[in-house]
Amino acid sequence: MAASTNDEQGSKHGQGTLWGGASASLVDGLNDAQREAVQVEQGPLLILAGPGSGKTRVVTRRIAHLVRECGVDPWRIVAITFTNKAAREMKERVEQLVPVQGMWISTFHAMCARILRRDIEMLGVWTRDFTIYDTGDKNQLLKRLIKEADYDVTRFRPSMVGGWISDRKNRGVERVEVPEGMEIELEVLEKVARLYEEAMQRQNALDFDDLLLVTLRLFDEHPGLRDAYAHRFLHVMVDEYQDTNHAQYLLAKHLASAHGNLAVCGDPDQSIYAWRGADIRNILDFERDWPQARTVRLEQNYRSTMTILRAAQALIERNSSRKPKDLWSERGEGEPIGLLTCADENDEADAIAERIRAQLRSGVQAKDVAVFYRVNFMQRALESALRMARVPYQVVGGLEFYERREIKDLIAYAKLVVNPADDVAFLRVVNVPQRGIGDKSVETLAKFAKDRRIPLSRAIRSSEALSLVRGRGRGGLEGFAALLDQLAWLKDLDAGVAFTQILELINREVWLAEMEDDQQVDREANVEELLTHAEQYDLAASQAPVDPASQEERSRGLRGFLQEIALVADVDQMDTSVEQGGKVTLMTLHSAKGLEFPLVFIAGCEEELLPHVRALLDGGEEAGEEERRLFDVGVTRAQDKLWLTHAQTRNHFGQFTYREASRFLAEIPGGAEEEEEDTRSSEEMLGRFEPAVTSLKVGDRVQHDHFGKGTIEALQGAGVNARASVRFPAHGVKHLLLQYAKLTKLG
DNA sequence: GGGGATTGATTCAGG
DNA sequence: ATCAATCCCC
Repeated sequence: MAASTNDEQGSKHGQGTLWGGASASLVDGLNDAQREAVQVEQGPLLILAGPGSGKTRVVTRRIAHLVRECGVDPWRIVAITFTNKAAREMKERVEQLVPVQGMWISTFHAMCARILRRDIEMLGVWTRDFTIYDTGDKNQLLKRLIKEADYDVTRFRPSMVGGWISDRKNRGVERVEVPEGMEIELEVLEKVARLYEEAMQRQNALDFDDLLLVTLRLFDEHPGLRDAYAHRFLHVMVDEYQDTNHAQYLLAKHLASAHGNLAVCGDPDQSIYAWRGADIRNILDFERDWPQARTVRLEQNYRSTMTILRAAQALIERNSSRKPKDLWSERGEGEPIGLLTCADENDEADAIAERIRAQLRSGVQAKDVAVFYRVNFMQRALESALRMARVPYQVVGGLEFYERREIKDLIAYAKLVVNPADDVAFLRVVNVPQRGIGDKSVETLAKFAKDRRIPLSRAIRSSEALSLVRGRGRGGLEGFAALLDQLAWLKDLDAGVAFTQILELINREVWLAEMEDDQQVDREANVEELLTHAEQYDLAASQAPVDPASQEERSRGLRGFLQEIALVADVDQMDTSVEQGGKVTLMTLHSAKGLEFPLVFIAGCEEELLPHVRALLDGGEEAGEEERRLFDVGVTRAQDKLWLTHAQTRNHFGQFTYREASRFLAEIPGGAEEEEEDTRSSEEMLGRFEPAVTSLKVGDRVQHDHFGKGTIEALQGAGVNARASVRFPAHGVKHLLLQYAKLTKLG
């Protein structure tokens, strides 16, 4: 397969030299629609951008055009992206076009965090030192609250309660029903939610949803401040608008309220976040909300071959309630879409690894290859197959750096330095390293703090509280209080220095030695990596420009560092280094949005996985369409060649299950080109195989352990691949691998 | 309070 | 299958 044959349109770095050319124009090489989107300066603008239509190119040139041709000061432009990575890329690309700094290009969450760091104290509830809680922190707190309220944590699971709370906040409605299947009374949820909000305020903490909602509250209660931002920013741009939720919709509206210069772009067919409150109506109703809106459609695809594009179109057209669009490409037919039917998840992973290895041998670069999957657990099998095949890879998502125990401990200490009211952080490290403070001592202290509604770090300084604690716990608590006093001094230091001091104060060697296990070396390395991260952050922060409007420097020091890492998403850590061809990328379909690769594999194209059974169960028809959009997003990431794979059996939850091919495979026009699964890999692994039972023929009656009696409708393949389609009266047609399905022939 | 055994949830996607 | 939380005894 040839490397990407895209012209400059499709290439991410294609226009880097533009600024240098004296006669170069920002609309050179653009098609009519793209040029219009770049040049419309005033008023609301809706850019409907199909996959691969050069959307990023249009947005970056539009910003450059505003600065260079319309004389807009860069700091009066705000552009909002979906991930931090997208923000970073956009910033780099704009700076290649116009070498200026000071534009606000970030995610909604990062933008809100920045506004709140400056102005949150106007609300009189939180201080600028507020902590941002991630989902794990939130669950820890909820668990404690649920227990304290005397509910059973096994029945009222923190993650479920947390999900409900988040849902209620995101949808912006007062009353949110208890989802079906959640056996909780509404009153309990509401009570825990109230306790949660109170605790968050006491602990000077905000969760991800709060970042948006508290900013809205700030704008509502202080219209003057809202207007200050609305006047400061002359141009507001929002990317991936189809995935904005209600709060984000309102924020964009506020920011554009003074002038209506709101440019949004997106593609309703790529809306894949309804489950977390994204409202597709935001984009569908844009023209109604802003009657003077101009609409530009980008329909020429510069990314994919016609074969891939046609498949994507045929798929997505099955969805009702969509704006029709007409995508086309000048790229040729290209290669057919490949289909692989595999015996099980390991076979699937091996087959993928083997094809990738063959491509790498013929000159394809690893960075040009990606493997997508619907659910994270599929990562494991793929990873081990790639490792065996010696294919370099990187995983986006999964257990990430900041999830590791030693890193979480250090972050908790840092959070305590900045915000001593953070009880979640306090509880994490109060006995790390061990100070002889057990559950009993903590419980006594927590009760004391709860009765007086004070943070644990205040309670620990009360001699009255300490006198209630018996035994060695008391000495331990005194020691921890003394440590907190020393930590408090680190608050305004650079992040790198602060972490070095923390390590010294907690006695790094003792602390690491306690986590005695086989990962000792990794932990050391992780600590070093965190220190390096922190130092790099300090360096970057010291060079950041002063904001012309507020005359304020960007957040820095330990506080700034904590904010930054609280907001990083998994995709942000993607290694984009290209030296030696880089690495193959593994990621979920959700993470794949906005990216493109010459060679793409989508694994696990099976019913109940893609579409996912849970999506269909809780979301019905609507969610079924979202699953199809998700699959479509995966398909349209591919530039040159697409492989779809599915397994006939899968070990799921330690349970052996038979799988059926995804309905989406049948929706591809002309079908994908089926490649008989190459059995070499399995034979190499398992040794020579004797052919499985082959005495069966079409029409035979057979008995199956699980499905009962059935009739064979078709037979195909041989050896380990021999499989039969069997119709069972109670289960319909099942496609069984004879190697696994112990079929008994009935007289 | 600590360590080993047991139990129970987890696995839909993420800022 | 795997991991975390919980239980139980020292």
